[in-house]
Amino acid sequence: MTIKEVAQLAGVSPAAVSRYLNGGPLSKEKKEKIARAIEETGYRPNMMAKTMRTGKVRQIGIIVPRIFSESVNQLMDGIAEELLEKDYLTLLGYSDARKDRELQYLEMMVSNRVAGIILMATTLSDIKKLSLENCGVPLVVTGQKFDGLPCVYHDDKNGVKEMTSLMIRKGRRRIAYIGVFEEDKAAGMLRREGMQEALREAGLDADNVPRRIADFNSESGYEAMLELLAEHPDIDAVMCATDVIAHGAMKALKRKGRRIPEDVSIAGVGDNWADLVSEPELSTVRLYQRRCGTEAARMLLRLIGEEEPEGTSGDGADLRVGIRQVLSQDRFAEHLMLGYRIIERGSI
Amino acid sequence: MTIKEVAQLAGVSPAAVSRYLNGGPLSKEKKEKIARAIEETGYRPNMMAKTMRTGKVRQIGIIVPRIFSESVNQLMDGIAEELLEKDYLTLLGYSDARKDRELQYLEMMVSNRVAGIILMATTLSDIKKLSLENCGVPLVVTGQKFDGLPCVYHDDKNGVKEMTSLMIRKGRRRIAYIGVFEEDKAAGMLRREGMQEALREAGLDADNVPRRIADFNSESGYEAMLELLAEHPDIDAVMCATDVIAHGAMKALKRKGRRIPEDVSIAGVGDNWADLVSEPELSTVRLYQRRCGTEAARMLLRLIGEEEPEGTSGDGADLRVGIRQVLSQDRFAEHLMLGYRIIERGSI
DNA sequence: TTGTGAATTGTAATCGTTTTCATTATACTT
DNA sequence: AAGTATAATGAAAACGATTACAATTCACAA
Repeated sequence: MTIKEVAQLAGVSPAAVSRYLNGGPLSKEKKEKIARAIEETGYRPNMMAKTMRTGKVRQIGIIVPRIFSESVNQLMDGIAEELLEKDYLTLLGYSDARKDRELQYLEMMVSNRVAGIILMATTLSDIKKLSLENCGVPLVVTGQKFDGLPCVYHDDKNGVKEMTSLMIRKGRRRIAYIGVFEEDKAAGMLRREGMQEALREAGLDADNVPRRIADFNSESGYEAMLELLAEHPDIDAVMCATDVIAHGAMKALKRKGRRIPEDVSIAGVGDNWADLVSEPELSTVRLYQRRCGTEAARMLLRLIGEEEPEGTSGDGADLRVGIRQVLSQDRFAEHLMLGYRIIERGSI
Repeated sequence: MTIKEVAQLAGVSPAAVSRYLNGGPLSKEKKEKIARAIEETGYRPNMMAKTMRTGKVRQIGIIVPRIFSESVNQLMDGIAEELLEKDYLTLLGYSDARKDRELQYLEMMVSNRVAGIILMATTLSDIKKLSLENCGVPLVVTGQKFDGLPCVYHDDKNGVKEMTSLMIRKGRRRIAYIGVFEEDKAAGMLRREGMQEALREAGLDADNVPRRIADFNSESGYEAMLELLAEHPDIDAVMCATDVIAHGAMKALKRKGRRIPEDVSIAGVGDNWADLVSEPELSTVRLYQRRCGTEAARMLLRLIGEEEPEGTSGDGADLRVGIRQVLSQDRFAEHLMLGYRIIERGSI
């Protein structure tokens, strides 16, 4: 069904039908005839053709490292909410944390002429920088700080640092760490550094911390914990880079007869819903993933040129830290770092 | 950057550039000149224009009731995997289980001329049937059985029935049920019916089961359980429509001093990863959401006309039941019902 | 009756590609 | 050397919409 066929059926010109659809001047009788023809044929305008002619797109792209993850979900949820009533459709890419796929999706989306892209970055290869800066479509990075590009991210380092300090204040000294691969700067490197910084400030040895690298799932945390216990049976606290890992580790601790928190304290990052399921409940560094999504979406909308309705910014009160700075590298790139909150529960 | 500009820069015709991109006959020297021009300008072909001209789309739409849900995630993961190497991009819609939004997204996707749509249905309003059958784009429904449309779904009823029977065999008699809203036929009505059928077959009263309706989150399960306990303190088993609800209920049971499984048995549906986090571990009716996704994707691809590589069907061995029937209503509509597996853990 | 202005309407160009078809250049046969 | 087959090339039409512009209609005033 094309506009031409509808026009023919209604006995008018294609232009008239277009005017009917977009609110141009039109006589009553034609309006009725066209309405009838559309009704009859079930015609729906071809968005691609429209976009092509007008240059206006109502589609944005989202690229995430994985789908099966609570934090990713929260982010997507936040983005979706913000883009919802704006009638934007989202093109989803699923990079599996592989940079080739990240790039592949970026290119496909650029080819599809999306209005903008939100990239939940893990590894931030510099390839990206090269191929993105000049591709023309606005891009917002989330989860990682990236100079020269607008981004929304978390205060990963201080969050973990403060949680570790808390455990130290509670008397823990032989602290272990289960992290993730360091190519993921935010979740890998910065969280590890936060942990080490806390140790250093407390005068503990930060360089020889018993630690392991795990994947983003709980089995992996379980394995890592078993290994750590085998090597260092006297561990009295474990800081984990994510809650999911922490739950696996907790399971391993219990299996090896450790009481939590009497023998060993444990904490994670993220504030997963399952934190309330375990016994004891898992202490965690709460991050604002959902907020991260809405903020990234707003930022992108602003970049695209969609005006933002001046209003209250929603759940802003929940933030501990919240700096917003505008860097000027080659062009303005807004940076927003969200805060965190230490959630102390039974596990420490 | 358009093909015309590239052509001009390379000193050839647009047709030549097109041939370069799509592998038509071309002399070496032109190839080189064009390659250089593309390199220099960073030109990327406009997919929309291409689609417009050729009529071939490599985009499919997915509509899910919510993003923040493990089962939805698994499904999307399955779909993504299947569509991955086929170079399909996915347009994501997020209905929030509201049928107006479901419809809105359907229309937007049809307008965007996607090659096909996978709809994870909850409420299956008949509106859908009307507006979908004639819209021309192939549609696969997942999660719900829908006569006349191709769909992939689970054996919700028998799964819950078998789990309930198991609890009865273990000596439980005063069984309660926490379900979800019945407009969701699969998760609401069918699971409830399965529970009742088990009771009936065991000669128990199936009509006056203590029960509550909860939302798809754990707080809601917690509240429901408290209410049930207040009314029926002697409950000795709880069947829950989802694992997340079950975890909330379990928390409430513990808070009220019930030992699990000595005093009360509890089970859910879905096989959530957090089932291993709780103590005791949660028994569950495992569903094959991921498989559901891959099967739906394959089905859609088949409908679209993308040929399927004849090969092993992957994780098929995991299935208990697996019927595949071809209904012929107005057109062929393949139906695939996936099985389930009873996972018995500490909670019963 | 005729001229004027406003309101409607249609024609045709355009967006960025692909592809048909006719044309030109090249190589090969005899 | 001339004719023919084959390969390489470009001009122009199409895909389905929007929109600038010109054309038409109509009411109304002079």
